[in-house]
Amino acid sequence: MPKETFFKIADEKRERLLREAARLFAERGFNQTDMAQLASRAGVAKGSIYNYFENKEDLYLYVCRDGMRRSREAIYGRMDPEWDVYRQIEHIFRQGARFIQNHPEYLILYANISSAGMERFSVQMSREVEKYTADHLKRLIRRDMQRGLVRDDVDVNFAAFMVNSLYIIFMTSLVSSHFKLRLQEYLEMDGDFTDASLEPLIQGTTDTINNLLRPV
Amino acid sequence: MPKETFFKIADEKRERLLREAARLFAERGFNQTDMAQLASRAGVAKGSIYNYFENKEDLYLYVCRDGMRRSREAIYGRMDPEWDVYRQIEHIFRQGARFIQNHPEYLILYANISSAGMERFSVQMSREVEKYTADHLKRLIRRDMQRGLVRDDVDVNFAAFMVNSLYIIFMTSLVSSHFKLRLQEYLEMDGDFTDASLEPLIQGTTDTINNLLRPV
DNA sequence: TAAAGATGACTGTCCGGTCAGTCATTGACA
DNA sequence: TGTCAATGACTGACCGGACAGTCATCTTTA
Repeated sequence: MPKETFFKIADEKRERLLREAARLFAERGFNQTDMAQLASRAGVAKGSIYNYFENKEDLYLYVCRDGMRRSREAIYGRMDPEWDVYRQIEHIFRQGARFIQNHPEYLILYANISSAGMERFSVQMSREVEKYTADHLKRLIRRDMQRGLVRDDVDVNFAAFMVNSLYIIFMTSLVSSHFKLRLQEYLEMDGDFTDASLEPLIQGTTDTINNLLRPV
Repeated sequence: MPKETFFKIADEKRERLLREAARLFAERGFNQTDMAQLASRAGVAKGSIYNYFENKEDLYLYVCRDGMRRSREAIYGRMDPEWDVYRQIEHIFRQGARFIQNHPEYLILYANISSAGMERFSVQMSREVEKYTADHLKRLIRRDMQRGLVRDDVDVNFAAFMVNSLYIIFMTSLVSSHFKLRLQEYLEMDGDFTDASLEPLIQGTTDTINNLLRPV
């Protein structure tokens, strides 16, 4: 999607541009991000960006896809497919939280796919973002249901949908001020998230999932 | 929040402005909404809007609050507080879906509170939007746990958080193209939602909640 | 030195907010 | 009942700032 030139420049310059673009797009959203400001933060001239990408929209799409790829690698990377569904879910929650605390910009980019005026992007990205997780989760629940680790009176698709929905809301609560306030309202906590305050949250959520899905 | 004048003009004109503002803000988001276009759709002069509201931001805040109020009335209105938690949840899902199918703009406004660059709005609105539901749901689960209708080995706060999270994702799936695609991915359906295709979705989701929370 | 990359001043467009003036309604008074 | 002044809602041309994308020119590289 970028022009050839983008892959010929110094790695460091390319990384810096991608990093600053992800941060700015996340902070301000697509429309409010100023290409001149991005150029200045990334330490390149505005014109150069247009040597790398056709236009702002192409840059945005590439930055998003790149962010999804990095997130997926960080979160699913070191997971053993033989672990049971509960251990894998806990791993995903924990690795996800850890990664997004360091790179909130990637989750904000994901969240912004569904905001107003972004429909043209969601058509291009939604399926490729969700397909992997959906398939993985459904396969896992089905497998462990056969192994007697998951109640067999729940619908696999609904269960996968529920678990992933909780994951999305949990992750979003780490980065969006609205969902952060909402989480605090429900769980009666305040202040910001630290590594210490995050752990019981992960435990609580995954324990609840475990408790509800495991046969009694 | 509006100026006095706004309440002196003809009811019909006021309603039309609020309706068109909600629709446009929902469709385009705050920043991309053009006041001139809004004025023309609402059948008033641009200058008039500035006789009613201090500025675009005030208008936006009022339109959002008004929308939340209308939604809450439509959804919680005809609910009997004596119903058990499962019946109330089902009622909320069904009334919510019905209302939002007719007025998707209100849910989109809600969803946009958490998109990039809207932090200044979420500080003002998040708590007042979430507080009511959170309190209601927690009280309800606690009450029915005492009555033996809810498993007593789940954490009330986490359970309320889960149920409301599912509700938010469910409702968002009715209006956001990203979440609509995601829902279809998980539940293996396609095409748009009709009243007929919505009903099994409501049943399936609320049944799953019922099944998981009810003592075995 | 030719080709590729870098640059930032410039252009055209868009849009929030203003304001000087218009017009319809109301009510006081003869 | 007719006149006139006061009120305040209504209007849209206009202003100023912001910003995406361009391009003529300069610099680096091979």
